[in-house]
Amino acid sequence: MTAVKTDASDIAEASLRRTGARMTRPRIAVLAVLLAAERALTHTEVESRLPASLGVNRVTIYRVLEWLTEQGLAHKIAGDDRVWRFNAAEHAHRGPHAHFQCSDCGQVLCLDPVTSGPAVKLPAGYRQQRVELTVKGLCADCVPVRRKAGSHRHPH
Amino acid sequence: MTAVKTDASDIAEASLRRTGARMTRPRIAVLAVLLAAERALTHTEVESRLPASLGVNRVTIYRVLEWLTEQGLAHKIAGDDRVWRFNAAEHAHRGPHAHFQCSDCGQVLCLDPVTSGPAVKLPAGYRQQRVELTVKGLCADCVPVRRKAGSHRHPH
DNA sequence: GCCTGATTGCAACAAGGTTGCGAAAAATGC
DNA sequence: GCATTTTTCGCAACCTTGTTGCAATCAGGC
Ligand SMILES: [Mn+2]
Ligand SMILES: [Mn+2]
Ligand SMILES: [Zn+2]
Ligand SMILES: [Zn+2]
Repeated sequence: MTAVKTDASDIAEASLRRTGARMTRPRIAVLAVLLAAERALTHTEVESRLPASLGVNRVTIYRVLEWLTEQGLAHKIAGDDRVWRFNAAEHAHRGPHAHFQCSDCGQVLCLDPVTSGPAVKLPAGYRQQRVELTVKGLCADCVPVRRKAGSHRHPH
Repeated sequence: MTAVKTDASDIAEASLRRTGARMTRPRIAVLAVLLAAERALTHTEVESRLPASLGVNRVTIYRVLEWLTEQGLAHKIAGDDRVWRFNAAEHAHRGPHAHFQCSDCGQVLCLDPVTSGPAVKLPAGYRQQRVELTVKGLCADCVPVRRKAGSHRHPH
């Protein structure tokens, strides 16, 4: 009797209800996709993970992602490939935290909250708001195999 | 008899000669623009600061900027407005250093070399290459004026 | 069930950047 | 200076990511 595939959908619905705003099919579905994801997703990735049966328009996905971000239910990350990536805010990633981006496949991951950013000095008159820390490197899939013939996939 | 406006051009030519590659008008001009700039410039900004008399094509500017970056004569910075900004590498900014981006006007500045990034832990199998540190905030032009009627320009 | 404003779908647009290819311009050797 | 070789440039067309205006639809309150 217990739902099994609605796992993420249920959490999504609950979170949405808490905002007091309208609960719509696209919102639930998009948030569920983000919640089920193990890493930050681009708009295109969200689109392709969305049940095709829903037929959600791509513009709607853009709008929902933006809206989720405003509501604090998601946060978006700018990689250096000029593509936004979105993450559900649930994952305990409320406060400021660092990000990792693979310089080969572009994949983005939230890292653990950073203890203390090194102080940087700004020119006079400038005001600091927050510090973003991004680690660039190779993800497990993109690190070249060492000696054993391995499972090096290239998810471009 | 001493040249006066060629300041940046001369340095540009010298740097280019050192690469051993071809010295072309667009390369000299674009690098001179970067050298004369007080901050990182977008492609469009470079284009508008280039002597119109040269009639350099915008595609060429893209290609030259990319090439300068490969040669180590410039470096490019990804802001969160999905626009590349370029800086001449001369400015003593050889090593790793932090960047500032104004969250209002988008302006990007190179900051001083950072002493020591806080160590972040990556998942198993991930390899770290470098750490990027970006300070977000308001530049002097975008900080709201306090009490004296001031010179608050908005260079959007 | 009906009303009303919030949301969605569609089509058209925009910015930033890339690609293919023939023409023009550097370097090089004479 | 001139021809030769190779790189670079200009142009037009294209692509990706994201935005906007507006009419049609839907969620929530009654
Ligand atoms: Mn994150
Ligand atoms: Mn810099
Ligand atoms: Zn990777
Ligand atoms: Zn500013």
